[in-house]
Amino acid sequence: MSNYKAVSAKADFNELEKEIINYWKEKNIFKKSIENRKNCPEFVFFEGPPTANGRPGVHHVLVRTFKDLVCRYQTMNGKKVERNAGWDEHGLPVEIEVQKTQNLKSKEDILKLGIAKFNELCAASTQKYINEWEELTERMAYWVDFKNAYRTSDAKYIEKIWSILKKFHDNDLLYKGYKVVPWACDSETTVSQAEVALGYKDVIDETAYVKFKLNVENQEMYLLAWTTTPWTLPSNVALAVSEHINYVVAKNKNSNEILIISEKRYEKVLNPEEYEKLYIKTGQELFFKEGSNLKYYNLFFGTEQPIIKGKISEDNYFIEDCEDSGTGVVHIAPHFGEDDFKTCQFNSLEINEKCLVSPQGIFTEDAPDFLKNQSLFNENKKTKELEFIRINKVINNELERLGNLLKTEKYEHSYPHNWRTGNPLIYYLRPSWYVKTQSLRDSLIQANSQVQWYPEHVKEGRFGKWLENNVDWSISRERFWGTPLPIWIGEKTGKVQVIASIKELEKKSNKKIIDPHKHIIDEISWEEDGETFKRVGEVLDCWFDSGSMPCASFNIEPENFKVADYICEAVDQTRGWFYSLLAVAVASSYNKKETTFKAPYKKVLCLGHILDKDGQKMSKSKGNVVNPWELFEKFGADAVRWYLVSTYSAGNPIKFDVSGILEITKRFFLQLWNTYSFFVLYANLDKITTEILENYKPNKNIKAIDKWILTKLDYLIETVEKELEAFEFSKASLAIEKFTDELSNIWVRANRERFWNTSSDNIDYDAYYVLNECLKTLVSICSPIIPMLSEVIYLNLKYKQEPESIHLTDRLKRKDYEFLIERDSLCQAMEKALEIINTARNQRQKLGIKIRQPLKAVQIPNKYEDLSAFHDLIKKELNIKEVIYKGEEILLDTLINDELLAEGLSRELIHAIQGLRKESNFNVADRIKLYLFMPINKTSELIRSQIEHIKKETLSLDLIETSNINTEFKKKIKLEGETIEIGVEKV
RNA sequence: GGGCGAUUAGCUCAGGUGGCUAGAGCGCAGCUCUGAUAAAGCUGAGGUCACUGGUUCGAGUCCAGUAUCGCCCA
Repeated sequence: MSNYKAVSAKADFNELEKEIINYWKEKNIFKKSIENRKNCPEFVFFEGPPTANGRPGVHHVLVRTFKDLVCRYQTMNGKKVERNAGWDEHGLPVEIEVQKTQNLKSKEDILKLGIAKFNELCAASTQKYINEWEELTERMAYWVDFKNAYRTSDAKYIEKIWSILKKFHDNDLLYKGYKVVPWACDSETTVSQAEVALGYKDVIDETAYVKFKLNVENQEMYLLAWTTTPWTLPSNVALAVSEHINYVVAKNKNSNEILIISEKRYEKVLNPEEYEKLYIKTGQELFFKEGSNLKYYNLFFGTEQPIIKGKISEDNYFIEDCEDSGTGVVHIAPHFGEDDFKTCQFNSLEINEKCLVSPQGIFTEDAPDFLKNQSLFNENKKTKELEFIRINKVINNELERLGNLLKTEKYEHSYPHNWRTGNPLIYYLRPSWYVKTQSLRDSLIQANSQVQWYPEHVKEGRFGKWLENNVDWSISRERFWGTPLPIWIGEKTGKVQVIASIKELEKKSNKKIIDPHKHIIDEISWEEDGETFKRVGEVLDCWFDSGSMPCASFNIEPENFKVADYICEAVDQTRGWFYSLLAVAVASSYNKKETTFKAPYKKVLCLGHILDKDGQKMSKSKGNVVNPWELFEKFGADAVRWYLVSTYSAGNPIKFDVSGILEITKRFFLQLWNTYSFFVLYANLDKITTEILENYKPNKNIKAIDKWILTKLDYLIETVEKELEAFEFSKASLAIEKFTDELSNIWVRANRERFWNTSSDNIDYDAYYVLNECLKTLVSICSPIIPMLSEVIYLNLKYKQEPESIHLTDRLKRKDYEFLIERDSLCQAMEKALEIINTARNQRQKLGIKIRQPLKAVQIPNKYEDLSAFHDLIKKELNIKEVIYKGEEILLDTLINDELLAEGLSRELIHAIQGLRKESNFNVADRIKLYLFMPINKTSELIRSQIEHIKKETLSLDLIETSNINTEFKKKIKLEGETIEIGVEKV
């Protein structure tokens, strides 16, 4: 009976892995790996919740590999590592998915369907792909607890977010403001930035040069502005200019009209035959001189309006003095432009709540009479798409009539359109709720200063810069499927109440609430102090949902949020989850007293994105998307994991090349596997058991080469620990590969014969001990990276009382062999020995003397000191009898006498017989009958002198010399020019 | 338009605080070997370290600028 389970030389990694996954499931290993560490220090990990609205791809395998490996590593280091899965269920991506499947073109369509029904569909939609995610996660061996997954749409989760918002409100961090957003009038909805980018079209608009009359007495003086959107002119509230540009003041030669325009544009816009320059002044002198009260009159209402600096912050002028377009004077309509709005804010201009254009794109009752109830759009007869041409004409005509139009001009430019309908978007001021993150900037930066980022430059670079330029966080969305803002407003006084829990809401409203989503909550109102409180309509930015998980997913109070020891996502999360986590946490612990802040994470690993092998983005349309399942079936998931880890390059994109995985398989996996199967094969033949090895103490005078490989193993343990701690993943994996190569290619190769014993009383236990140690340690070290293959090997090699899974063990530590004191000199000596072997082999090759031909001696220079510990190795590898210290260089004694020739010939013959055994599919231990036919001459005589040796080496019990070999397996070989025929037969 | 990062052999990547005659693996070519496993060994070819300037006795490494790619922001 054999102790070890027989191992197939050909490994089907896909099958092996699937078996292990089932084994884990049956034995509940993941759960045990945490329970095992019940009273151990915790290592906190947060799973960033994916939005499950699509199939998972290789980029998810990437991130999940690095999440998993660190968690497994820490578990083996004695930490308790709880890992709950999470799902980001709210948000626009989900709504869009549902809109697509239900063919809902606009908000109106959604309202027709009903928010309740729509939300139900959204909730169902996120479930659709969760199964696929779970399958992939399980197959790639990412251990994460799905049963206790947190879901951002859970009532409990939502409630916790409410308590966070309540806290913000109490600490005066929440306010209602305005935001200019890309707006689709046709579907009455905001359009996300990504969608805006999809819909740019080149259009030709009729632009206008407009004269704004200044309040200068007795002079007909005008500021000249240029606009591509004349329809925004009725909403004009200010003109912006630059302090730094030069302006020309020019007079019409035929009238009293005086115009002001930037110097660079003067000649391009005004006809020099018509106008004459009066003088040139800077914007500062002209508009912002002390005591100046320069204003202008609104075009349609006649009110006096201010001239302001075209800045959105102290150092950000957006007015460019270019020669291509404009006039150096910018018309400001804060309801229809982000810069316009911000400029007004910077210049402390109040913004009129009333907008002249409705969300549907219709001029309101407040608009000038000639525009009332007119639409912004007319339909293009050819394309059936909307455009601004008609309304711009209407306005330009009116300006002409009023004498404020200098001229119009056709202008081709790229303008955003609704990518679904093709109709133009407008930029539109909408109310929005904000968190005052800008005022928390220093606190955010301070909290970030304690975070360890990988790669390091993200801290001060990408993320640090993002924090420095941080503005208030607009957290509301005018959508349906999300965490409803828990804000109720008094109808009369505008008093704001933020509700912290469902219970509180039930108490206020006297209604039972089970699902706190929009379609339910919107109906909740109550009377208090003589007025009705109604909820604001908006839902929450879903980044706020996921950013709240350090408290919401653990159901703890906002200020007590959990701090992760480690999180890992791709770099794009700097402005996503990494930011929302930090912002929510810092704002949660903010109160008037607090002066120091902590981030909800200590170490962040930022991974680059996966590109295809040519560095192109993977996309369906390019057809270069890699399907992880195909890879798993072909190579196994561990090979993919190892590939990703070994090509890891801090923060940089990974060019994903499938042939790289094949290379991994060849270079590392097969080498490891075959070393392992070699061990099992011979251990079983020699009746070696785990009990024997567990209790075996190696010989004090253990061979030098054994000391050497154990020393290398010692270095390896040290290196891998150091590199993994430093998140130098590729360095760790390369060190492991290097060791495996040395183990297989040097140690096993040089020690093969020690495993081949012809009787049970000369078993080399040291050899088994060493190989067993190396393999067990190797898989222990590898197991965080390739958890399945490691497990396969572990389970076969494990000692009786060792745990039922490698993932329930402690990582193997360095052993205290005495010889490790001199580990450096040992390795140096081995290197010298290898150098000698290489050089001498090279000589053999050049001289055409095969390795199989024994030679008398090799000369080694005296300066190589005493390599006596490695003489055996050198002799064996070079097939020589003696090592001599002499002379200055490495030199082989190439004289071959009859004795050496006989040995050489016998080795050739043995080699041929062994080959035949293998071709015949004999087992290595099978005893055989050997048939031989040789002509009678010197060669055969020499061979005959070695016959006993030949029989022994080939496990031949009988040797029959005959000219008539008729065994099933036979072949002819040539030795020294003579043809020899051999045949083998199992006994 | 702004920010961050990358650019080193055909490919994938190493190259703390400047000392390099620039490395590894794969691939390629030649030879050897085949009881070494989707093999192994030896030898070799391959690089103005993206480009242009600068600092320095000395730059792949530091500084400035340019180009290309990626990500983020506007």
